[in-house]
Amino acid sequence: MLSKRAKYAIKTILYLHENDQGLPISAKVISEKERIPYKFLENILRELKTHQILRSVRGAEGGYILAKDPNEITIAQVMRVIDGPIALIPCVSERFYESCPECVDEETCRIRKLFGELRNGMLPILEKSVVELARL
Amino acid sequence: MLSKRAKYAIKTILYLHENDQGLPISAKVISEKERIPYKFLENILRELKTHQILRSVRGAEGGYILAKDPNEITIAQVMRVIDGPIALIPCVSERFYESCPECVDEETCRIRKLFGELRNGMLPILEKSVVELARL
DNA sequence: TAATAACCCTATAACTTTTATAGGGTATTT
DNA sequence: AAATACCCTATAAAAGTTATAGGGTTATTA
Repeated sequence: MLSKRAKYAIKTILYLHENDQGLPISAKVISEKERIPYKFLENILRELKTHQILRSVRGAEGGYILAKDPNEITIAQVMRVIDGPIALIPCVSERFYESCPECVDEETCRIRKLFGELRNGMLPILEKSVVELARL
Repeated sequence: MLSKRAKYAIKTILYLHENDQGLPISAKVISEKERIPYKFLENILRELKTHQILRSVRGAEGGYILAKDPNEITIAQVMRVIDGPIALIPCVSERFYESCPECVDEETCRIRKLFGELRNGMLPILEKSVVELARL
């Protein structure tokens, strides 16, 4: 399941993209418009900033803005930052690889093969950019 | 993420299929061979039985056996029984549908569209039968 | 330059889900 | 009748999710 954090994160970048006028948008506005608890949102925003998906502008009239071309920001990136691996088991994850404690031979594990296929099927769908998401 | 319950369940049906000699296999044997905590496994077995994926034979020399043609048992079925929906958000689930509490208009929700596509991409991969899984 | 708006950070609490474990009961075979 | 194995409920330990609290820092603008 997608966590609420991740859902809020996706809503946030989509909102920032669709309301982009070159000016930052405050956490308060995002919180109200997208109905995300303010303090919870702050936490998510910081994480997106740390990973260079957003950048922030401090002071009055400050806020958040996409850190790069929205064509370069994908849903998969956002999900990885917030929830971790796209893959449903860690032994087939590219960026969050972990071996299964009980696994005897990873190369011949059929479950691994199946969920590897699954990951490979999921990825292209989730690699849509914010721009593409906005057009769905 | 796939739960351990679901992983154990998949391992169980794969084990039962590959060691099928027309005789039931005891929970104890499955537990030892697949290294699944016995009491935890019992719980999973009961759930698979309730949903007609396995049937059980009581008494000495009893145990569990696949309830139907292994070509008819899919990984998606097992996952649904144990973990619930395949979809990553409930509003695009076929069998476990739930609306999102905060959603204003489901028809125009882009997140819903994206995760609908994702579900549709995942399903054919997870609809492999136990027989197909064994051959991977 | 003071007030204000907005970001920044750590800790922790409430809640839910996952992962078991305990302890006994019931049915069937040998 | 004893042994084997399934059946069932309750509960606990651990982990993860979803926030909330409370204060600190930075920058703008009146």
